[in-house]
Amino acid sequence: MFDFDKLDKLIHERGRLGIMTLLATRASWPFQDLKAELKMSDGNLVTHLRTLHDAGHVAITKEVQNDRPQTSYALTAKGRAAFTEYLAVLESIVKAGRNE
Amino acid sequence: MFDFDKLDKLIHERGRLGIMTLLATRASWPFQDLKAELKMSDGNLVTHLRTLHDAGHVAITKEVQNDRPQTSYALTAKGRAAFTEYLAVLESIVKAGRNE
DNA sequence: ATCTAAACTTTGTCTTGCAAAGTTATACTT
DNA sequence: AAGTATAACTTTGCAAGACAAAGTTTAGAT
Repeated sequence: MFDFDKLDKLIHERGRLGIMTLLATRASWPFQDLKAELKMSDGNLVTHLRTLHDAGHVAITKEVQNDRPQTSYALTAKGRAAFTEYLAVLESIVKAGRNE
Repeated sequence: MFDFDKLDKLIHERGRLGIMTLLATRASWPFQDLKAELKMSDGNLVTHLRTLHDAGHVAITKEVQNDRPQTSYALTAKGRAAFTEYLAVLESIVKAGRNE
């Protein structure tokens, strides 16, 4: 009936789902903005981002803005594709849950 | 922007999300049917069901069908409400993820 | 009494999230 | 150059939780 294995575990975890959702809404997110929005500790956030990066879902850009180092994160094409697929599963769950 | 804390951890975990989704589609599910559908081990399934039961989300009914003991599970009113709320969060994520 | 299947419990392992503290990197100030 | 400040990252350790496997209990059938 449902293939819950399709619920990509990498994306499904709450912290990373938050990251992926935010990244999907803008072309690029500075680390500090993600941190403020998600209220995660530095270490936790960096680790999740690295996990997503290692999976090829997130691109990392380092530059200097206003005389401060700034690292920004963005979805890769692969990341966007994976997220889109993940969202399709979510949608089918929402529909099923509402008996549609 | 998003309140990811609202993503009820109890429901969000893959195994239990599967259970809740199935329970939402029918009035009642026998243990064996859940097991077949979700392909979980007895122990794992029972544990998740007990967790949901302890949270007041799932009701348990024991009877005998065809000369075999049969335990059936159903959403409680509280469980349905919690799941509905959870689905609303999912839906907002889907929308955000698609830039709607 | 024994068999069988359903349902449940126990046990142990392994993963993973997470925070706290420490480290490195970069740029500014004195 | 030395010190300061902030960003970003790493390390460490712990705690929670998923999960499977094996063992236990229950209840009816033979």
